[in-house]
Amino acid sequence: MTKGSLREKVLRVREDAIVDVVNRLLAEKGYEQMTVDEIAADVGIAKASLYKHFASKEALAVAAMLRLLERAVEMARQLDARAEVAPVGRLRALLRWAVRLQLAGELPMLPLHHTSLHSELAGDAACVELLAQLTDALGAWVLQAQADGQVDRSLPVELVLYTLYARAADPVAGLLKAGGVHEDEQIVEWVIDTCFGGLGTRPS
Amino acid sequence: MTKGSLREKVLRVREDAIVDVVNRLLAEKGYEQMTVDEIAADVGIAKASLYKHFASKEALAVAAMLRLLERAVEMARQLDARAEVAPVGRLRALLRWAVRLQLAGELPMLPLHHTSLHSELAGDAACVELLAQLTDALGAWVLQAQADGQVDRSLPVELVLYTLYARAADPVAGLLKAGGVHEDEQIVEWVIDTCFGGLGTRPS
DNA sequence: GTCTATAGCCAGATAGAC
DNA sequence: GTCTATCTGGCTATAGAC
Repeated sequence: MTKGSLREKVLRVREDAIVDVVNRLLAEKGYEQMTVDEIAADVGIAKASLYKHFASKEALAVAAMLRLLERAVEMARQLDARAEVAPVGRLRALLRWAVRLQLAGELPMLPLHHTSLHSELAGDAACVELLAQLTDALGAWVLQAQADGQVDRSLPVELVLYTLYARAADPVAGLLKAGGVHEDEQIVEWVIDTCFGGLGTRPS
Repeated sequence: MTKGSLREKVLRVREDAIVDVVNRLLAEKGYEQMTVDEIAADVGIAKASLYKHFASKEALAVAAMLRLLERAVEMARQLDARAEVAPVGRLRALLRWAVRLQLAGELPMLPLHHTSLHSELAGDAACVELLAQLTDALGAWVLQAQADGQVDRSLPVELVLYTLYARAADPVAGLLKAGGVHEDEQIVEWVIDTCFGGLGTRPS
């Protein structure tokens, strides 16, 4: 980043603030219910100014997902450096990070079947690259965990990965939080434990 | 139903056809992506005619959920009559029914955080009543399964129920089906087994 | 790059004839 | 109750002055 002129730094900060708002709104109400007017109002700028930074509402959503992926890959990198943590422990740690994010209202969520949005994401090279990195890292952990006997060997790796991604956005966490009875950390541990251990009784 | 005149029967059949289409579209593309124009076109009637049967798009969605609940309660009733099936087996059977429905493209899905839709559902007495019945039946099974040592006693009943509802709509099933590699029945069993047994290795 | 004002479009809902 | 034609509101996106 040798182009760190003041002007560009201010731009980055502004765009970061925008993505912050998009991130929060995507977590709160989802893509369709989020309006560009609301984003602009929350950021505190005019709607037209938003479009000077991002070409479309879809581009805004992509930016939010991109930042999420960057952070997830960074988390995975840090966990890879900790040799004392077993592969299954790394999987649990990454899921824990994501569920905490969700409960904090900071996990952006997109509709799974929105075709034009899906194309936009698939067309973004950075997104595709980061997702590939994340999948590679997690896939390796799953294989090791299966070799260790910590994850069921009969399950295909893709099933395990899909399940982990799905549990990161598990509605169960939000429903329990909405109940207001339990502590956030208790909810997080339940989601993780039932993901890896299931609902059934296991030998303690 | 003493009012079974021919005229009313025709009406019921027509409305059933409408709900069929709504059901399929809700399963395919979700509430927001489903348009009233598309519903009318698929049913083969004019949009204005739809509004003679249902007051709004939200009312259409409620009708679809109502029918789903009716069928779920009926399934629960049938399972309750089968004394030879253990409580945990009943829970698994009901989940199996729902996941099969999802893979067949017949499980209507609504956005969890859509406030006006949520009010509409909560305001429908029949919906509330059926959901209460279903929750009572499933709650009793969970308690029995916990007493049997088949479901973890440390988990609150609400967590188990939320998890079961969430797994019925688990995106993992659809993602695996989209992969095209595995048979539907294999996917169903994986979803159920990982729901109750988790991803981890268990003593076979 | 920021704003105000507005274009353009789409989807939910309705009017009114038959 | 069904239709065609239309209204209406809200939302994405843009024009154009500063």
